[in-house]
Amino acid sequence: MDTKSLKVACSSCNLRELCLPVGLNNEELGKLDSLIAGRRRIKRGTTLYKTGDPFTAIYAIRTGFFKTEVNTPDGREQVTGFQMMGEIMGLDGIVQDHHSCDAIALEDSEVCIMPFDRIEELSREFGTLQRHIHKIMSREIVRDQGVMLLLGNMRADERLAAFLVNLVQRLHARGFSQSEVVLRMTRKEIGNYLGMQLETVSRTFSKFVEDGIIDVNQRHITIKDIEALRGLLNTPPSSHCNSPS
Amino acid sequence: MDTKSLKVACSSCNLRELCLPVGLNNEELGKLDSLIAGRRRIKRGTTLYKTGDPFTAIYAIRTGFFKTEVNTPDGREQVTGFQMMGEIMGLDGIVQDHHSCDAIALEDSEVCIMPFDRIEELSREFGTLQRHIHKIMSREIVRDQGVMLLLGNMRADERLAAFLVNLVQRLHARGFSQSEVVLRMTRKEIGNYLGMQLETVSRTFSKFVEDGIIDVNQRHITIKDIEALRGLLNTPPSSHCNSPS
DNA sequence: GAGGGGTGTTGACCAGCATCAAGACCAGGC
DNA sequence: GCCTGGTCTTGATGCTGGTCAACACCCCTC
Repeated sequence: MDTKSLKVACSSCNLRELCLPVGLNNEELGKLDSLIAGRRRIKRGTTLYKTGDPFTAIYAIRTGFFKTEVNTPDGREQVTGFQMMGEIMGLDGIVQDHHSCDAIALEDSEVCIMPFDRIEELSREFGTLQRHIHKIMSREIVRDQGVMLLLGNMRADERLAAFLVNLVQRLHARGFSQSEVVLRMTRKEIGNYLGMQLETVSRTFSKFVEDGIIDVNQRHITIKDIEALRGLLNTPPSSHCNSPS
Repeated sequence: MDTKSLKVACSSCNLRELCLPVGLNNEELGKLDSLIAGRRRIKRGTTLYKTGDPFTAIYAIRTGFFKTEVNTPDGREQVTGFQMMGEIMGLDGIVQDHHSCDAIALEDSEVCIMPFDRIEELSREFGTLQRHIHKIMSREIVRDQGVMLLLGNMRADERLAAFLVNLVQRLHARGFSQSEVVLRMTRKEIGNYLGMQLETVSRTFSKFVEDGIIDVNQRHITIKDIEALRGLLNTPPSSHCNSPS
């Protein structure tokens, strides 16, 4: 195994500020490089890990796009999130030493493998890394709270608006356009994530087009009025006795 | 401040196996005691922390019962969980150094205050504690996945059944009855958590009573047929072409 | 015991979304 | 070119659960 020889170095990775702590000196950076056990390519449609797989490492996405989903014995599935480059996957596996969801590539992807033993070891050495890992896990918890709010409280159009705004914001933080998105997932996957049927996703997209908020060309979405999308989120569900703020 | 003098010692706490790592020697146990900065009593209806409060510590529930909820600018709220003794609250605050939800006592309660700086410090010293903290955070992530599944995929009766089964199971793990539950929360709070209206909660309870699955007396619930409840969860939503497993 | 507020139950009605169905569109293989 | 399978759109219809409303119940205070 000489995956390491492929110049797997966080210190020279342009995604570093996304997945690793900032403000390290050179010595620390060097040690950090030893945190990556290698990389792995995942072809579109295949899994990085599956429910029940032994947990050994967490993964940072270098390139590509994933979905995570949980499955029930009776065959239901729920997409719990979509992950893009710089984001971390696999934290679900820590508690039971086995993964509790599937991570599936939505396009050909590459991840950095970070063995969790090694992370804990280095965390004991570097408070910065320790705090960073805690923040990553806490961020996931807060993200999940947001999804619960979405699923528990919002109507179909609000959910889809929230989804689009979130997606565009994360892409923009990675240097992509604020107004152009190419969806990596199907309507069915969006619907599953948002707790609605694919037909409702499609209809809601069409409604947004009618309202001049977006343009849709297959999976290519153009955001024409981001404020209108945001407005859908900040408006109370009932429009009577409203207070325009 | 001499809250510590009140014999705040994990080593002699009968909840220890719930909130702290097992298998420590005496020296480690002694150090662990120093992790608790004191206790705090929370009266029913008041908050342990609120959205925006600076994050300084996480909390282990000694006695009592809490709900956590997120709020939106437009006045919506979503209950994200109910917490009982031995469970940990506050992990949401790590990522932004401020809490991102409210923790509200549903009955007079008492928590152990565990300053997070101190936890990180001791975690660097004890791998056991470090791993334990990671597991607690991971458990929360996995729990949230389950709630997403519930909110995104299940019908009203399935949600309520899942809620009851989960509640009874956690209470049983703490030495309470498997069949008797006294709900600490209102129908409205249950409904908010499960993404349904309080009327629907009430109606679904009534349906369960009709079906002989439970008895309801105000907030006192008697589980008469736990298997029927579990059965509601393992049955696919559509009953045609089903495969009884 | 009367009164009042919070909570819970039940009924009637209806809306939002699921479901079913048909067809359009696109990509890939031969 | 044609065919096939997957994806997406749109329409028709119906059901689950939301909404509104009335009332019962409980606990508390006075």
